[in-house]
Amino acid sequence: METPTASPAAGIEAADDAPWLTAEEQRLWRAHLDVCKLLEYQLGRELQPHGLAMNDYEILVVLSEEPHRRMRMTDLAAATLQSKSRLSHQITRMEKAGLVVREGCPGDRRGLYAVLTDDGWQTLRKVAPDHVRSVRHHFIDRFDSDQIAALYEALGPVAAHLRALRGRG
Amino acid sequence: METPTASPAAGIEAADDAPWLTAEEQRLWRAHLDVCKLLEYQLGRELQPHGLAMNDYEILVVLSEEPHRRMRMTDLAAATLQSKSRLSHQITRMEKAGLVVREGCPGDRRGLYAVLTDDGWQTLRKVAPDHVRSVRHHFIDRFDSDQIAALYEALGPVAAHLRALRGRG
DNA sequence: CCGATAATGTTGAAGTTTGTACAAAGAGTG
DNA sequence: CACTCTTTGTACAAACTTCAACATTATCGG
Repeated sequence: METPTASPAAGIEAADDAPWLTAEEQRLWRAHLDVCKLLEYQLGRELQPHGLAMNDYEILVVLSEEPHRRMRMTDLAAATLQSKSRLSHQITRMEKAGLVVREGCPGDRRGLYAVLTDDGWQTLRKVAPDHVRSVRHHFIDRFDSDQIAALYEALGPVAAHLRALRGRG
Repeated sequence: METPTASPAAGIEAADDAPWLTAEEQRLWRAHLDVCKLLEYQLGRELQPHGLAMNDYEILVVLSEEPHRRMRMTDLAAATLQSKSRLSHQITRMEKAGLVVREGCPGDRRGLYAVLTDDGWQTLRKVAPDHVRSVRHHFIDRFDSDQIAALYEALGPVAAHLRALRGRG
């Protein structure tokens, strides 16, 4: 039922500079992997009745928080940690669904904005409360406030480290 | 640079039973999402030179830990949290790559074992130290031992909760 | 101003994942 | 035993992601 991934597996030798994970380390690592996969699965599942996938939802949120509910494709790709190519396809699909539109960019004739449509906004408005309920029920509300602080203190720097790596590569 | 997903976004009302995330809750939630995405990206990237994807690696590990380096398809799908369909495709690819083979199941003529080949075992042997180094460098070694304990105490139950949900649906 | 270089996005093909339907074999029941 | 119900794994088609190539426009140096 667990999800191994960096295991000793009797018969294989670790590198000198990177010993196998201890039992405690390993169970944490596996818990993290499981939570990642399962949470995405579950949240996606609960979003499905609304006809949205996690990717769609994330984009709606990001756009909704921007000044004019719009963002340059490249920035949106960066904000959502996707490749430009993937985002382009994604936006094409969402455009077909009427959630966003592409609009040319005044100052830069190469650029495009992805813009939230009214329909997109209404959809978000309708879906957000349910999604927040999911996030609370399956994640946030399972921690007390000390844990919330401790988790952020631990995970925040990891996220920052990885974000920095991604930039260059 | 962050990855919103359950945000208030001025102008949308929360449900009565599920208020918006507080600032602390939200930054944790976003950190978690970012770590999930970025870590998978980075680990996958560092696995690439070995010609493996995370999925491949995970399957090698799971099989390597089994008594005869084999597991029934259904069990393997459950262990790796994939659909049976997806696993079937995955094993087909890995079989082509020579990492595993399918073997019939003596007691149950419907069943098949996915079996680690010698090549698969050697590959794991070669790749594992590097992967563990990655996991340490980008995740485990960024916490002190108190944090490791605290994180597991927090995440373990969440994983258990989500696993239980998955079973039924 | 021109030419080289870089940035913005898209495209199309190939590869992966998902969802549903299906064939084959076991299990339980009268 | 026959009948139904369940379990196992695959196969196909549709949806999604990745990768590399490309067209277009901006930017920088002489």
